[in-house]
Order: sequence, then structure tokens, then C-alpha cells
Amino acid sequence: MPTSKDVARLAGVSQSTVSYVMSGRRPISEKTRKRVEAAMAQLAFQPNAGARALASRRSQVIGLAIPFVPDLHMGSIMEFISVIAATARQSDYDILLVTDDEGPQGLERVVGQQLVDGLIIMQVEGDDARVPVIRNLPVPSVLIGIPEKHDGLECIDADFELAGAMCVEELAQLGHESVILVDWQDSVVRRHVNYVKRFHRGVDKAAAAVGLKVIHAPGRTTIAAMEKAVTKALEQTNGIPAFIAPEAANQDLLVEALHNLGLVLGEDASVVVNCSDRIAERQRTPLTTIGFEPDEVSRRAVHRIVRDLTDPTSRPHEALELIRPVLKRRKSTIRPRNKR
Amino acid sequence: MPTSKDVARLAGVSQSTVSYVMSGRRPISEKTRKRVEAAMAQLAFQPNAGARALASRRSQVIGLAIPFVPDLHMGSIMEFISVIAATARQSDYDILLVTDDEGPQGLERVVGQQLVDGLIIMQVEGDDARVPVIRNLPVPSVLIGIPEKHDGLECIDADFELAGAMCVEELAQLGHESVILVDWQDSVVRRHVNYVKRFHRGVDKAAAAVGLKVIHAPGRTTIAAMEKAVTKALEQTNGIPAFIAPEAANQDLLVEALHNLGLVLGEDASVVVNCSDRIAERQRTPLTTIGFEPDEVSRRAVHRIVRDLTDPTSRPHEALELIRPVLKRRKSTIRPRNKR
DNA sequence: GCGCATCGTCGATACGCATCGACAATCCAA
DNA sequence: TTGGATTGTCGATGCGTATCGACGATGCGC
Repeated sequence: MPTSKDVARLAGVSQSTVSYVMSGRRPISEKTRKRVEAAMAQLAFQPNAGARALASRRSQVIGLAIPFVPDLHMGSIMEFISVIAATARQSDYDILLVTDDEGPQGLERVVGQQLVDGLIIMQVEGDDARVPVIRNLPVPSVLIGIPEKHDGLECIDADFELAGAMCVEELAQLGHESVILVDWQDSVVRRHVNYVKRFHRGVDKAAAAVGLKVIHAPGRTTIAAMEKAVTKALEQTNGIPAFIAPEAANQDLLVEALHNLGLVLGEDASVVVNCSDRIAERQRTPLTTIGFEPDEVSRRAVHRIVRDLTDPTSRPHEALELIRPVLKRRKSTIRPRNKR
Repeated sequence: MPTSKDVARLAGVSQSTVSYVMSGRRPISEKTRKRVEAAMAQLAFQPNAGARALASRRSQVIGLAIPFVPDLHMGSIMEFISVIAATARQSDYDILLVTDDEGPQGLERVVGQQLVDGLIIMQVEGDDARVPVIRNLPVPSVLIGIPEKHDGLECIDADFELAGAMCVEELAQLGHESVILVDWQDSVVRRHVNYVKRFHRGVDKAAAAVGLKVIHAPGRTTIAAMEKAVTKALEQTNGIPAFIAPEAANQDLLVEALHNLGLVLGEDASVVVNCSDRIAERQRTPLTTIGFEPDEVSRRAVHRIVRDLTDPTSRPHEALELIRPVLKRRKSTIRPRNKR
């Protein structure tokens, strides 16, 4: 592997000049720069990451703490990871994975070894064991999700409360007088993930504001169970029912359960679910969706950590950034009056 | 951050002794080692990764090339990634992500910068643009998936051919005289992913061997379409039908389609699908599954690359390692004779 | 035409660890 | 008792880059 010294020799300059060509931290004449760049290209030079990290005290690597997820919707996690990795590259950072089975000490390790310059913590829960750890770390972190105590922390998440409110307001505006909230799966609810609470709060507040009744249906993991739950909820409704299903893993179950019960979406029922546009559009009835914008959340998280790392004066600045959800009207909602 | 020099000073030894305590590459007296270890603990010393990489010329990091996946089953990809990262840690390696949007040059970059000591390439397709690149890389790679030309490469994958055969043999042994093969989604088939071919080959060979008829049903992405496809396939069958659905993303669609058509699994139809045990067991009828053992594939891939990195004499050794699938009999299959 | 600031480059050094050669101390066999 | 092997430790050096101080060259205002 060629080194910067080899490049320097070939270009007839000193090694430090090569370094300055790369970093741009000192002016270099056009002519010299061209020569150096030609030499680099000729040798296919790539700077050695270890040496660079040692000398500059920055690794250009961001640690990504990924959740341990038996029952979480794995597809969406994967989406976060890809987007985070791709976005990081655009700012010349790489992503190193930190899994949960090392425990919170995994974070201390990668930081202690100076493997990473900063951290992105995914799927932060209300009372997350990783939070006290990162508070004592000498590098910046950005959390995806919002812990109970988030003073002094940088958190990013979808605005679940607003999402809940948006769903309710949309349905209320159409003329529905009650909504059935199809909840997250028990395993998620039991974990006290706080976005569940936030979504509920948004729903409840908005419902109270517009005088709309909220019926809770538990999240289920099979179609049969979902049918049962839906049927039960329907007993408490009259007129055309309106459903809100914020958990992505529930979306297909709800849609199918309603179909099996003989309800045509957009005619006999209004439904707002959370799923990707691609999925929403290839349904029998294209679905009106509330999107939590995971890509946007991921991108913002990366931008934040990059800024922290690039511009040290920007830290420490507590900040809670909520990404506005997007409601996309398709064909699965209807004005109840229109149907007799 | 404390350095090994600080540790040495505190322990009253030289820095090189500290290094030898860590690596064990020279004998150190019990007494000295204890002192050094105490000093390390007291200072919470962690060796600097950059310095270590620079001096030792190995980063203890493995690059993981993850697929770009709009229509692939994202959940299973996530499973691979977690297991790979966790397994790597057990051998003291970390995982650095390499996404596809840098293209194959991303691989050249991380290797060129000596960020990684080796590579694991996920989701390798028959004719994969990354393959020619890694052939010219000066570090070992392990592929998950099998490209057309795999001479001199280390590949690991589930034994899809055997899986196909196992499904057919199981159903034949139960007494079925034909099977309906519910295919992967068009988008996957069109990509010429070669595990699809391998599975088909296994099915066809085994079917020929036992004189069993194979009916192909295309993979679909909605329940409605799946019902249609299944209905059409059923027209070519008589007696109790048997289904094989190797694509994880199809599993719930098939099950629901059959349910909607009024077929009770394990009574009116036999079904073998590919999905996780957890999912298989919480169905109306617990499903008989053919499992491709993604965890095992992941672990083997890590072990292989680690061995390549640890024991240089082991390379280069072409090797194609096929992981035996696991058929788990549950309640969704039935001897056709038993029902009238 | 002079002094001074700016530009462009170089040499030297530091970063923290691994490793090699050297060497003192200890042990065992002859 | 001596020679050689073995054990345990140290000092010195190198890994490849970033950065600082220095310095000659150039441009500018007066």
C-alpha cells in the first residue's frame, strides 16, 4: 500500500505538503496541488485510517447502537440503518455497529478505544440503561427516541403526539364521531416504550378537543386475533367506523381482518395506518397513511452528530427535535355521511 | 485518556511490558502481570484503536457489505446483521457497515484505507458486481450467497437445493402426489438471484425422483393476488393440495389466502413455509417450516473470516459451505389419505 | 526601493502501540 | 563449576499521518 511519503516522493514535494493538499488547511499553489493529485491518482493512494486517527485524534467513524429486537418491526430498523450509513458517508463518516449484547459497556468500549468520534443510539426507550452511560462519555451522542429524563441530551424522533392528533383531526374532519385505536402489540406496550404514550396522548387530546370518542382495541399478532379484537371494538361503534393503526406490524393484519369481516375500506370503514408508501399503494384499496418518516429521522440524526463533531462550539446544546409526520390521503378514508 | 505509558509508569514497568501483558506474545512473570493489570484497571485503560492498528497493521474490524433492499425481506437482513455483529465481537472484532450506494468502490475504499481486515459480503447474487472487485482485494472475504463463478472464493449459504428436496420428500412421504410451489416475488425472481434457481432445482430433482408433479404458482405481494394465484394452481390439482412457500415474505399471504379460500391447514391442505419458529408457532395452525438457518449462516460466515484473519496459512482456500436447512414438522401438513 | 504581510513549502515532531534486539537473571545438565 | 538454554524485562524504533514553527519567495503600499 502506498503511503503519503510515496506520493510526496513521486510528486517531488514533502510529505507534509501532501497532507496539506488533502486537508486544505494551508494554501497550496495550483501547480503543486495538481502534481500531488496526479501522484495520488497514479499510486491509487488511500490514507491509512489508523495513522490518520492517531495523528488527528478523530476516527471519522460514528458508532451506531442498534437495538436487540425479537418482536420489534425489524424491517423498519433495517431502513434506519441503511439510511444512517448512507447519510454518514456523505459527510465522510463510516458507521460501526454496537450491538446490545455487549450491554451499555459496549458504548464505553468503542469510545474508550477511540474507535468512534460519536454515537447514534437507536430505539431509545423511556428508561434506557444506555442513557446514564452516554451522559458520562466524552463524545457527543444523538438519541433516536426520547427517554424520560432528557435534559442535556440531543434527541430526535418522530412527533408521535402530533401524529396521533393528525389522525384524529383528519377523521374528525371527515365527519367521524368516534375512532378505534388499534394499539401496538402487547410486547411493545408492556415495555413502556414512550412513543406509544406520546401517540396516545396526541389522540386523546385531539379527540377531547373535537369531542370525539376513542375506542381502544389491543394490538394482535395474528389475523384471527385481530378479527376478534376488531369485532369487539365495532360493537361499541355505530355508523361507519374509523380505525387508526399506528404500528407498522399491524397494518396488514388490520386490513385483512376488516376485509374478512366484509368491510370495504373507503366505503364501509375509514382506516389510517402506518406503513411505507410502497406498501400502501399496492393494496386492494390504497391506504391513507400516517408516516413517521424514518428516513428523515435518520438523516437528521446523522446531520446532528456530524455537526457536533465538526463544529465543537455547537455543543453541548440540549435539543429535542421532533420530525413532523406526514399524512397521505389515499382511498381508505371516507366521509361517513356519504354512505347510507 | 490514559495511554499504555501511563499504565507502565503506574505499574513501575516499561511500556513494552504493558504491551506484552496485553498481547501475551512474551512470557511475563505472574507478579508483574498482576501489577500491570491492577494499573490498567485503576486507570480504566483502553488501548487506542488507531495506534494499535497503525503499529500492528490490523484494525480488528470486519467490513460488512449490506444489500440495498427495497423489496427484499428486510426483517431477515436485520437478523443477519445482528448475529454477525454479535458473533464478531466474540472474537474481538467489530463490524463496519459498507452500503451499496457507494458501489463496489466502497469495498476498495475501506480496504484501501485499512479500515477493515476483511469483508463479509451479504446477499451475493448470481452475477454480482462486487465479486470481481473483491477478487482483487488484498484481504480475505467471505460471501453469503453463491455467485455463478465462485472458483477461489469462500462462500456460505443455506443449502437451498437440499431445502427444496427436503420439502418435496416430506410431502411425498406423506402421500401427496403433486405439490404447488409458491414462488418468490417477481422482483426477486427477475433479479436472477441464484438461490431461487437452486431451490427450484432441488424441488424438481426430488419430484422427478419420487414421481411427483410440480405446479408453479407465482409469488404475489397482496392477499388478493395470492388468492387468485392459488386458485389457479388448485385447478390443476385433485385431492388434498400441498404447498411449498420458500419466501418468507410470502408466508402470511399464502396462509391467509388459503384461509380465505376456506382451506384449513393440516386438514384440507398441507403447507410447508419458510418463516421463523416464533411466527410459525403463533398461527391458527402451527406451521411446518423449512428453515434456512440465517443465524447459523451468519455465525459460520464470521467464523470463517475470523479464521482467515487469525491463521493466514488457512488461505487461500476456496470453499463452498452449505448450511443444512431444518424442517420442523408442526400441524400444517397432513397425510392426504387420512381425509376423505 | 524599503519594510511588511501573505503565500507556499519544508523539516521535525508527536500521536500510542507493537515488536525486535539486547541483556540480566535464573535454571539445568554435564 | 561452567556453558548454554530459558525466562523476564527494557530501550529503541517504526507504523503513516497531522500539525507546528520556520523560512524563502512574492506582492503590496508608501
